[in-house]
This record gives sequence, C-alpha cells and structure tokens, in this order.
Amino acid sequence: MSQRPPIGRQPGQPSIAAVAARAGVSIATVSRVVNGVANKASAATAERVRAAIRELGYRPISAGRDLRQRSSRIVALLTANLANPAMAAIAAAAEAALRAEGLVMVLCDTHDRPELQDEYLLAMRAQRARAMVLLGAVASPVLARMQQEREALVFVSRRSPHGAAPFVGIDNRLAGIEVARHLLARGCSDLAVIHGNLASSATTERLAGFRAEARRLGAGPSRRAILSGRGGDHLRIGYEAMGRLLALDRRPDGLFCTSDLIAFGARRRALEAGIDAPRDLVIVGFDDSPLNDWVAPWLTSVRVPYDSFGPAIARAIAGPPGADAASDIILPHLLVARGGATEGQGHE
Amino acid sequence: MSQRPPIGRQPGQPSIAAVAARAGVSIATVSRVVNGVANKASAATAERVRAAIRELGYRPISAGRDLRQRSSRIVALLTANLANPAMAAIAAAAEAALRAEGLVMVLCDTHDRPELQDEYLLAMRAQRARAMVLLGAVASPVLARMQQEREALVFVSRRSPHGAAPFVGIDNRLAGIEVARHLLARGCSDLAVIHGNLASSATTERLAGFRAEARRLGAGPSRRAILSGRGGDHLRIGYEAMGRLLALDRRPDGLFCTSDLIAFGARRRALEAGIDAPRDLVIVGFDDSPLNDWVAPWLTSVRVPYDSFGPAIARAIAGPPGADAASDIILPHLLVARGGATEGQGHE
DNA sequence: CCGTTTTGGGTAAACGTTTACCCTATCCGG
DNA sequence: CCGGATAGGGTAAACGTTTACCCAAAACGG
Repeated sequence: MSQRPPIGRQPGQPSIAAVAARAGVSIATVSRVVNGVANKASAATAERVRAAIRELGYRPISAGRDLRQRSSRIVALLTANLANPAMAAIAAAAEAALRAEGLVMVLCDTHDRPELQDEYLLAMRAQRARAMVLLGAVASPVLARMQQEREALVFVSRRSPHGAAPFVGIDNRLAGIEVARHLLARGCSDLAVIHGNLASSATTERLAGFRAEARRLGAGPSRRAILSGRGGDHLRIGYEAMGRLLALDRRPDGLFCTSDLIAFGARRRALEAGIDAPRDLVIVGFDDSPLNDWVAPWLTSVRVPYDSFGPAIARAIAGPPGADAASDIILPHLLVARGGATEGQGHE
Repeated sequence: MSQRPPIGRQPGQPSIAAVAARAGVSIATVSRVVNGVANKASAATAERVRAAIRELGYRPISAGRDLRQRSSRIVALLTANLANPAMAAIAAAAEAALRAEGLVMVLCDTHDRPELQDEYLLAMRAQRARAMVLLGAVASPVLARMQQEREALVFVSRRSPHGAAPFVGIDNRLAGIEVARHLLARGCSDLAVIHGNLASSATTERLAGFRAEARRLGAGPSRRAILSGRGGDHLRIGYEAMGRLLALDRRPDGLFCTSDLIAFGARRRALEAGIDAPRDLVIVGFDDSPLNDWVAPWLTSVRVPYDSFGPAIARAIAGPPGADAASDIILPHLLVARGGATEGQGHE
C-alpha cells in the first residue's frame, strides 16, 4: 500500500545546513544573515552566504521557524461569504497588503455559521496563525473565549459580537444618514428598508443612522416598511422582501438595502412586477463592488474603500495585540449616485 | 523595544506532553491515538487519552507535524484574478472541498503576472504546501522547473503552459461549438468575437471550437471581427474592443465574449452607442457566475459547474502525483440562454 | 507446554530553524 | 600597556510532532 517513497522526498529542497556547508560557516551564521542580524557577520562572510543561498535556491522552511518561534507567518482571514463580490474584493486587498509584509493569508469561508467559524478558529490556532481577521464575524463560543484570552483578532466591517476589539471599517451610522438624505433629495417621499441579519453591527448602525435622519427630516419609514430576512443569502432576502413590499397598500418610492446583493434581489423582484429602477423606485445599496459600474448602472450605493482595507488590516495586525476600543480604524466611504441626476457626495 | 513577552506566550495551547501527562501515558501513545494507528492502544487507554484531549482542548500544532513529515496540510490556490466572480466561486468551492479533507487552503492572487506567480510558488514550497492549484496559470520559469521536478501541481481551467499536467476543467472546444450554434440558431448572421489572452488554453480552445463550427455552418466571422485585448482587465478589454467593433462598416449582430467580464465591458460600450442587448445584438459570455441570474438577465453564458470544481480539485490532489495527461478531469458545462426565446441546451 | 505472533506501549531520534551562551580577536580610550 | 567594549562566529538547546525500534506480556497453534 505505502508505495509512496518512504518519507524523504524533495530532493531539491536545500536546508540551511547545505547552505552552511557550501559557504563554509555554521548554520547559525546562515540564519543570522538570512534574518539580517547586525554585527554578526563580516561583509565578506555575509556575501559568501548570500552567494551560496542564490546558487542553491535556498528558502527557509517555515515549519522550522514556526516551531522555534511558536508563531507562524500565516494570517487567517475568515470571511462570512466569499460569494459576495465586496468580501472578495476586501479579501484580495488584504492578501496583497499582507504579503507585502511577508505574511501569508489563508482564506476561510464561514458561511456565517458559528460552528464553522469555531472550527476554523481552532484550526488556525493550531497553525499558530499570527492573527485572525474576521470579515463579518458571528457570535460563537470559541470566538468569545479567544477574545478574552487576548488572541490577536481583528474585526473587519462588522464589530465583535463579544465586546470591544480592534476594528477596521467605515462609519456605518453616518453612511446611513447620508443614504436617507440622498433619497429625500431625489424626491422620494415613501421610504422603505430591506436589511439582513441584525446581529451584524454594520447593519444595525446603518439602519439606525438612516432611521434617525429620515425621522429628523420628517420622512421616517413606517414600521411595516422595514423588512428583514432570515438566512445568509442576501439575494433571496432582497427578492423575497421586495415581494412583501409590493403587497403594501402604499408602495414605497425610495428603498434602502443594507447590501448590494439585497438590492439585486429586490430589483429583480420589482422588475417582475413591472416596476423599474430608478424610474419608479430609487434603490440605494451598500458596498458598491467594483463590478457595479459595469453591471448595475441603476444602483446608487455606498462605496467602501476596498483598497484601503488591505493596508488598514495589515496595520491593525502589526499594532499592539491588546488593542482596546480606541484602536479602531475608520475609513472614509463614498456615496456613489447612479441612474439619476449625476450627483455624488463625499465624506472626507 | 522588545516589550512583547519574551517568547513563550500562548498559555492556553496545551502540547502533546500535557495530554500525555494527564492521561498517564507516553507522548507516543497520544500521537498514535490522535492519528488512529490501529493495534497500538487498548480501548481503555485510547478513551483515557481522548478524555484528556477533550478536557485540555488539545489540537496538534501543525508545525511539529509538518517538520517531521516534511509536508504540510496546506494547499496553495494561485488564482489569476480574484476580482472575477467566477474565480472567486471556484476558490470558494475548492476551499470547502479541501477542508473536508482536512486540508487548509491558502489563497494567492497572481494578477496574471509571472513574477508574482513565481514568488508565490516559491513561498508556498517553503511552506511545504502539499500541492499547488493553479487557477489560470501563466508561463513562468519557476513553474516550468517545478513541473519537471514533478512537484504536485494541478491546473484548473487553464492548462499548463509547460506541457502535460493534471488538469481540471471543462471541454472548452465543445463549448465554443455550442456557442456558435446558439448564435446562429438565434438568427445572427454577422458574428464577432472578443477574447482575452491567447496564452490561455481556455481561450484558444473556445475560440477554435467557435470558429470551426461557425465556418462549418457557413457563417465564419471575418478576421476583422475577431478582436483581442491586452492586459488582465477583462472589463476594459471588452469595453475597448466593442468600441472598435462599432466602427466596423458592417455591425455584427452576434457576439461571443470569452469571459463574462468581457461581455460586461462590451455591453456597456454598446449601450453608450445606443445599442441594446439582446435586442440589437446577442451577446454570449463565458463562466456564468452565480450572480448573472440577478444582474445580467440579458447575458447568455456558458456555465461552468463551480461546485463540482471543488471535489474535482480535491480528487486531483489525492491522485497519483506523477499523473500524466490521461488524468484530466473534464466536467460538464451548460449553455444558459437568457434574454431571448427560453431555450437551454445541456451537455451530458 | 513450547515457539511464534500479536497486542500494547515506552524511548529516543529525527525534522529545520532560531537564539541564548560562550569564546577569541580587535579596537580604543586613557 | 591595560581594561573594557565590540565584532565575528561557533555550539547546542529548544520548539512539538511522528515513528522506527525495542520490549514485555498475552494469545495461540500444535
């Protein structure tokens, strides 16, 4: 059965010992040169070592280092839903930023399920991941425990469900306010909202800002016009909720969806009922994936700055591990108006 | 400066020794129980060990195992472009399938750049990745070398640029043929093509099938109606090429884009010129991301079976490392017709 | 009842790094 | 010319697993 070569394959893979031998120094010296320890090798020696490394094509095996240092160069990114282009965009940005710091990103899709999230957290701790980045965290036992054990955690987009912790994201409340203003500025009088999981701080903050501002301007949406949906599939949530919205006696003319996917679902349902956006109904989404410019010219959306997320995440990881609240990194967002009078309002 | 605790953090992390002590056995026994080695522990002992593991919350640190076994549980997935929802969908499927096998997936975005691909390949080999999955490989020196050193490589979607190697994908040539038939069946008489990088086997095969079948049916597109674009941004390629297509004396009424993103770009340019799809122009794309149903009801596209890619990739990895040509895994595709007569043709 | 397997389990040697110590020259200020 | 710093570099001990050996006891075939 065990027809695979006993164990010692990888003929190429030169070890540090091979380099040391070739350069005529000890492995300690090679290690020090590799890691750039100062005052530990003469210029000549260092150059000899570097030459040997080049010639052999040596790269330190991470397992050795990881074992010794009790920590790896891996950073785990747990995303709630990779099918969401916005999440994918952030993941891509994070990957680029992390690798610029010499870190390796492993990607896990939790599908917003607590057990899966826990399983991943445990698996990643066994990998001695340097940090876990939660892009859309959900409450779970292991997460709670790790947070109080001060494991290196960074919450992106959605705040920790278990108290203060390092956070990277935008000002969701302010964005909600801007959306309300935008809809009213476009002449909408009957507002409605379709939102996802209220356990997400992003959702609740957006919603709170929106409602407060709409009410302040005398156009607060009725309670019956604020719909939510179960499950993680935003497309279906939007589709299904729009159906209910259409059944209302007074049809809304302005709709805020707390994610673009919800907006996609809602619009499709509306179209089926002969209602076209933005002609009959102004829809505002959230996230504004880079693809929107190409596939959704009808959708006004709040753009989160994907590219800035990468470096911000990297910074959060490099930062103090015991970072409390104050260490939040809030990035600027931008309401991108489409399909109407060409207006756009920024936020410094 | 070195204010971080000297080195021995992680108070929680129990090691195999702790488990052994608690269960009153040697670490060897613990290891054997963990790995399910038969006939090496009595039922009673095994249960005692398992109890200790549960109580301590023990998980083997991978670095230890990796070092000893000279191989990790990491599988690297190098994708050409994570911004493409189709690639993201495949990545997500692969991740799920791999983790079901106890493997961990690390994601790298090569942006279709050879140097970056090489850098990643080297980095992943240093991680002792069990296999590298190339989702859209590009020719590069390190890739060529690794392939001839029989490193575990799996090519997805796009074949290896360096000769025969394990492959997972669809029958691109056949798909191209079906696209030609579809356009003609919809009454198009002037066909055009916009394609991406010809170094991609997927592109060339699709193109070849399409041209051959169109010609056979007496409607081969003129040479001037086959356009390509430089760079990796398919959206721009489509947009720009469509511009050139519009300048042609005879405007095509059927367009084959070798990726959906190209189609998105093309359609937008067409719209700007007042040409609407599918009314004035039938566009067929390729990949058919799950989002298309929601955002692109006008786009007919060849759907690749994302979900099947995950298990197929896992199988390819588990398979013989020296797998030659014959080990290709060809998955069924499906032409999804939208925006016209509701027809759909499958392929078993 | 003897010889041979099989079962159950411990010992210790890897695996490839990093790094705390140790040691020897030099250098340099006075 | 002496004493201390510093530069340059080697030795060996971790790090946490897996697994090749070794060995005792039990089971078993005759």
